[in-house]
Amino acid sequence: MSTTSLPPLPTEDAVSTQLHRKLRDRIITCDLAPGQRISGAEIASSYGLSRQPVREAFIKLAEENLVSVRPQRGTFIKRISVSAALAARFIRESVEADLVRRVAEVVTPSMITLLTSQIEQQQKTAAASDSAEFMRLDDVFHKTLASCAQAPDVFVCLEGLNLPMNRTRHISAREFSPTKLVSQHAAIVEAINNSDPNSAEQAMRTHLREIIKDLPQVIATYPDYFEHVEALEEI
Amino acid sequence: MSTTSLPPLPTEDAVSTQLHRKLRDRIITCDLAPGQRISGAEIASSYGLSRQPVREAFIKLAEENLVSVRPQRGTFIKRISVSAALAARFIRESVEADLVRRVAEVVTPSMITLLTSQIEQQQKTAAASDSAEFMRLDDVFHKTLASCAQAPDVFVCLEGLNLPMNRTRHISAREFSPTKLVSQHAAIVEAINNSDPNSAEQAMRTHLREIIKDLPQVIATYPDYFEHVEALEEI
DNA sequence: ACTAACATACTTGTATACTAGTTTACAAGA
DNA sequence: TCTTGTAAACTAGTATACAAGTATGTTAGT
Repeated sequence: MSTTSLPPLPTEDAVSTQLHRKLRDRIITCDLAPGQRISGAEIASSYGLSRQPVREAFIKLAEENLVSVRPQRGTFIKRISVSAALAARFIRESVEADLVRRVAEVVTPSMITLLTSQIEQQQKTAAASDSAEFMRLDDVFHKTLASCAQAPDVFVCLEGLNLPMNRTRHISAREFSPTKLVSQHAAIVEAINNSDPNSAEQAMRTHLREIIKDLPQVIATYPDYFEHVEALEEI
Repeated sequence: MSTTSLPPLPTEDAVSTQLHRKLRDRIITCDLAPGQRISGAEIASSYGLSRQPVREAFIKLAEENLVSVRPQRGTFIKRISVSAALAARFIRESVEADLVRRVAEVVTPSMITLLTSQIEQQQKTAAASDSAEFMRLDDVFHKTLASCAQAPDVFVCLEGLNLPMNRTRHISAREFSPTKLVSQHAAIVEAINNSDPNSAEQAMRTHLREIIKDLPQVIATYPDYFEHVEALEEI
């Protein structure tokens, strides 16, 4: 067998990798604000590192379109691209519509049990207004659907694309209650339970279009977190 | 207006960025073979650079899943992940099915003129067996469809995902004639011209499933270019 | 002949020094 | 007051040196 089947060695990731993850989280949660300038030297000293690993973390962030490093100018947190967020949403709608059709065609009782219990958890979390935890549960839900469609890799592939969408979700989570989303999830599961691909697809598309409805208000509230706000008309 | 509307300054990219592009091309075209080990120091000296920009290019390639750098071991060209290629194909099918439906709904004569002329070019290139040029024209065709659907960003977003697929396409281009693909393109355009979304969608799905048919033979011919060949059964 | 220990030549990761360019502040002059 | 020139303090890009770990070839011992 390949080495991947062996127990994981106690290797710790390189500090540049660890730093990359930390900074990414801070950007996605808008702890580091879009447009803000970040100094490599400053971060290096605050984390007790040299400039080199910080620089490498910046390169990775730039590759993910989360920062833009401008030679001899500085490194800046990228503003959220509305068009990229909308494109990612469009892709998710197309893909998950197909996925959920599949699920409705191959559904088993154990899937319904799992999905239903997840929705119950979502209800509790929504009632408790724990937005960060709700986002996690939301991701789990959609990932579970992909697994039920026997295409778990598809969701993994999309994770990189979701970055701009997730940044807006983090902002919008402070503004909107997720209760509506939970009931939309329930509608999807019900259609699946009825083995009704058409209804399931429609429920999923409706669900993923919800994001568009919230977006204008989010942009209006935090206009300088977004770039090319004129693209708003495309919606 | 913002600075982006000004003509681009004659700034040359950093050498690490240039090197990244060159190496990526060499990997995608399998000039650098999957599984092969590449020495940072060797590449540095052959390109007349220090190790640092080479290292940064490696980091970017690793971020694209094209190489894996293993500390104290070396840096290796990643074998093509069959599951990632299949996932990317699935995503493309879902997304482009939706896109082409849209196009069929909003089609104008000028779109048909453009698409038809592109297909003529494809026929010529296919007849000339210029596989690299055909791949370029194929990309242009699909990108044009996205533009006609008024969603050009969607295609841009998918470019990163297509890397594993494109690597297999480069290999398979040596084995298979693209004539069948051209006729499939023609079928798509005809359905669009008839303003028939259902037929257009079906023609697109058929077209993008063609890749799956070729894949087993490609893997059988170059088995050590791929990883986890057992996933082949998933097809 | 075979095994085990060791020395050497690699590898990547990190730290530091230096180059070139930009921004900023400020002072000199109109 | 406004403009302009300049110097200093930043920035990122690159080169180099070193640290730590791995692979490999050689040698000593059995």
